[in-house]
Amino acid sequence: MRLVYMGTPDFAVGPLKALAEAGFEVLCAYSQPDRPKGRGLTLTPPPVKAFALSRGIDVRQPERVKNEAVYDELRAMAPDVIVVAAYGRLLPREILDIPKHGCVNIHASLLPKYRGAAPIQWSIVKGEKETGVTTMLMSEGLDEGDILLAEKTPIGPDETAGELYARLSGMGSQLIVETLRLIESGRAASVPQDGTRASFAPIIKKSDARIDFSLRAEEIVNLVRGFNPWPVAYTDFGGAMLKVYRAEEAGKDESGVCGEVLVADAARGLRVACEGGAVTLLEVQPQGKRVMTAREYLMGYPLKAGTIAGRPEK
RNA sequence: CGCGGGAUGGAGCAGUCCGGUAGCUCGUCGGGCUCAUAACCCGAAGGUCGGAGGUUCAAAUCCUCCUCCCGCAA
Repeated sequence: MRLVYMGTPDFAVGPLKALAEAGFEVLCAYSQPDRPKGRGLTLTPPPVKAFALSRGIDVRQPERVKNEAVYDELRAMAPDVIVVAAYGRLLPREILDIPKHGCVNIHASLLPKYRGAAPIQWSIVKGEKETGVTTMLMSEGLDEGDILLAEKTPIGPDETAGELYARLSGMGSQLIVETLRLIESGRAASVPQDGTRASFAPIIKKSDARIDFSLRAEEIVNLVRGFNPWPVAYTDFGGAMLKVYRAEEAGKDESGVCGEVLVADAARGLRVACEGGAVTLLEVQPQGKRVMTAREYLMGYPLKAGTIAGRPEK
C-alpha cells in the first residue's frame, strides 16, 4: 500500500518508522515548517522531518494545508491512505477525500475521551488509571472520526507524561501497522464514537502548570507527573520560581495554610501544605539552575518553614 | 545578533559591587557515644575559584575573549 505520512513531534516518529519497516511504501512525509527554537532561536526541523530525511523519504512542510497547491500535490501522489499522527493541523474535506481508503489518525487516548492536542498529559493530570491509543478514520471534526482499533494500557501510579508518551508512541506504532493491514485486506471495520462521553484535552499552556496548593495532595502530584517533562509544574517562594519535577503525597499529621512551607530541612525534606494535607517536593529546579533533589536544594537555599508559596503571576 | 541567570573541595550555596588569610550547610575518611537514628561529640583529608589572555606589589573579585549549564520567550 502506498501512503503519505503526516506528523510532527517525537510521538509520530515511531509510527513512521514502523510503517516503513513493515513494508508500506511511504511516498512522502508532511511536517510542520521548521520553527525558531531554544536559546538563540535557531531554526529547528521537527523530529519527523529529521527522521524522514535520514531514511531518504521526501519531506514537505507547507505553512498552510488548506491550499490548492497542497491538494494538487497530494492528488498527484495518489496515495491509498494518508496516515496522520500529531501533525498539528485539521485536514479539510478536500484532503480527507483524496486517498482511496481515507485518512487514518493515531490518537493517544481512548476516544472519545481526551480529544485534542494533549491527551497524554491531561489524562495523567486528571488522575486517570487507564489510557491507550486509538486509530480512527478521520472526519473534519477534531478527533471525532469513526474508531478502527483501540488498545488499552494502565497508567502507573508514578508514571510521568514523558514515560507514558514514549510507551503510547510505541503502542501506536504497532496499532497503526495492524490497522493498515486490516484496511489493506478489506477487513477493517469502524464504529462511530459516542459523542456524549467525549472530553477535551486542549493544548497546554505554561500557566496550566502552575501549582495550586488549594488542591488536594493527590491532584498536585498528578499535575506534577502529567506536566513532566514539559512544561513542568512550578510554584514560587518569595518571588523566585521553583520548578517541581517530582512530588509525593505527605501524611496528614501536619497542617497549615494552603501553600505554607511546613518543613524545609535537608534531613526531613520539603513539605508544603495543601487542601486536606501536604505534599512533599522531591525533585526541584531553581531558576537558572539544574534539576536537583529537594535535599540538595535545601542545603544551599535559605528557604524557611512558614514561607507561603504561590504568589500570583506578575 | 531575541531577553536573562549561572560555573567556587564530592553535592548545594556565600564571598565578586568596594582587589589583600577561601567560608557555610552537608557528604567522605578516622575515632568516640548510643538499643537505635539522613542523631550527637572529637579529629582529618579534599580547592590551579569553568578556560585563555590582560591590568596590578597583589585577582575568586577589575578588563577582554572563549567553553559549558540553566530559566524566559518562541
